[in-house]
Amino acid sequence: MVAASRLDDAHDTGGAERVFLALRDRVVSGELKADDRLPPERELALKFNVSRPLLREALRSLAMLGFLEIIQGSGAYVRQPDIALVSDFLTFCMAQQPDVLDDIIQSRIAIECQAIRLACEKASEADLNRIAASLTSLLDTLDDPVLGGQADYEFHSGIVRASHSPALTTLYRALTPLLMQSHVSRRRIVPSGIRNFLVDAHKEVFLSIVDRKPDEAEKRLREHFAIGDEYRRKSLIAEFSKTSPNKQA
Amino acid sequence: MVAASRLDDAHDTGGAERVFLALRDRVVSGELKADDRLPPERELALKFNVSRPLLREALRSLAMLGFLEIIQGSGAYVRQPDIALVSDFLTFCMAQQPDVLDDIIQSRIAIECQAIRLACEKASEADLNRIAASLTSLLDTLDDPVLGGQADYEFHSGIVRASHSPALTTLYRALTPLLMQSHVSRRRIVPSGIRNFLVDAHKEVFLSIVDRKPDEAEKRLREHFAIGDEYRRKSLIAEFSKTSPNKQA
DNA sequence: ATATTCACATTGGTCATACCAATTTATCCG
DNA sequence: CGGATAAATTGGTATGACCAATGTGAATAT
Repeated sequence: MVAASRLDDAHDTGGAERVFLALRDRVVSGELKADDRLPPERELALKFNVSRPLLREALRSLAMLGFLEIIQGSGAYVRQPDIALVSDFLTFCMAQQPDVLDDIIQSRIAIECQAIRLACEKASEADLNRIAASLTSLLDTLDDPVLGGQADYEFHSGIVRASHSPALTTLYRALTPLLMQSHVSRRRIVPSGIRNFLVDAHKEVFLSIVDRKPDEAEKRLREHFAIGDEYRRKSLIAEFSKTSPNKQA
Repeated sequence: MVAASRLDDAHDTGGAERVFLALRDRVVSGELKADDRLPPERELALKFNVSRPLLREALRSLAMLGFLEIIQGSGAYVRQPDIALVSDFLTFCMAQQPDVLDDIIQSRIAIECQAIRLACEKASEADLNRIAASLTSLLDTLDDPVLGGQADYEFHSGIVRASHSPALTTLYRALTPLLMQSHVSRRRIVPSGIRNFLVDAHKEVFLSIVDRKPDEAEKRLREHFAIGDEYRRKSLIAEFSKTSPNKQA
């Protein structure tokens, strides 16, 4: 699984890596299920013909990847890695490239636009109720940037959830931390002029889902994103021309 | 970064984990850049006040995550983790859920449909040439399932690349292995009747990009996917009714 | 008989040391 | 000056010991 490209080959890797791969494969193959307890270190070391320090290097590595939880005095237990790990890693990989933070929104648009189409087909009554609820709390928290942002997130993630696509949902969850990070820099109080406009946009998007009209839903969602983008530009320009009226001009 | 949720806290974690976090943070903060060489293990162990085995647990863990490459006799070198790791991990996380393989295509559609819109805005001449080239080789390799599949992949990844969106590109690369895996089961010789139809679909998609028409491009791309999906269903049904004519009926 | 407590066994956590293997570096010889 | 060889450097592995947290069961008190 991990580092498969480098490690999967029959390359006679070192002892620790051999153990690491063996145990990892037992996990991915399902031979070792969640909450299973591994044999004691000393025993495992014998079984793999390695010393205990070496075995521990392997165990610790698996633990760092989230495959294991090691509890002193008790044992090593198989765990299912959390998506958060993928998130963190993705965050790091993307952070290596410049200007990704402004670009990450594209991934969000991509996922949500596909999700909303599926949602039009598959959304259950419960899904719709959930989205409607977030719409209500969106209305109630217009003045609170924190709660408002949360309501906004719940609305959008509700759409993704309503797609009933595990892949899209997983991806979205993996991206959420990055999105949050990119939002921090630009979240501010919504001007009263824009407010109702924003709420209406959400409402329209929601109604399109209720009406089961994929094309319309995606179109409205795209407009919603575009407007947000435009608003962001304007406020940026406004701020710029305020702080430096005629610099370099 | 990794396992941040569990580890970031000031929790007095064990020695190995302490070293792991310290070194990891030096990497993510940029203090340790790629290709930097770490001090010898014995030296580091002293600096962190841990024994060498413990230090090695930390180093090995970092190596497994791709942050380090350890070369016997030479030293430990800082490396930038490859997206492939994210891929592998994502693969595992998704594999835990049932029926993801059939669902992963939704992520692909999501990314490509957004990418093609951006491509309509941003595609350079070089991008278009590259896509055109893959279109040509697609035409030349219609009879070869392997080469044909490769040409197909190059066409689609060419679109993503033409979006000039690092986020979408990174995500697409992360998903590629999973997509490959899900394709294996359904890739087969394209029937001669469908062939020209398939090529024409690619051509139309391409031309929409050349014409810089996002809506049209996305629409055609969606149709392309839908047709592929329909074809897949039909061949599945055909095969089923062949192998078990009237079972359970 | 049950609940509490305490001692012992189990198991992970850490350390120190020694030696092997691969690489790198310095040295020596041609 | 350059290549070959030896020495130093550095990671790879093993052994054994001891500490700390946990789990278990027996002894005890209620």
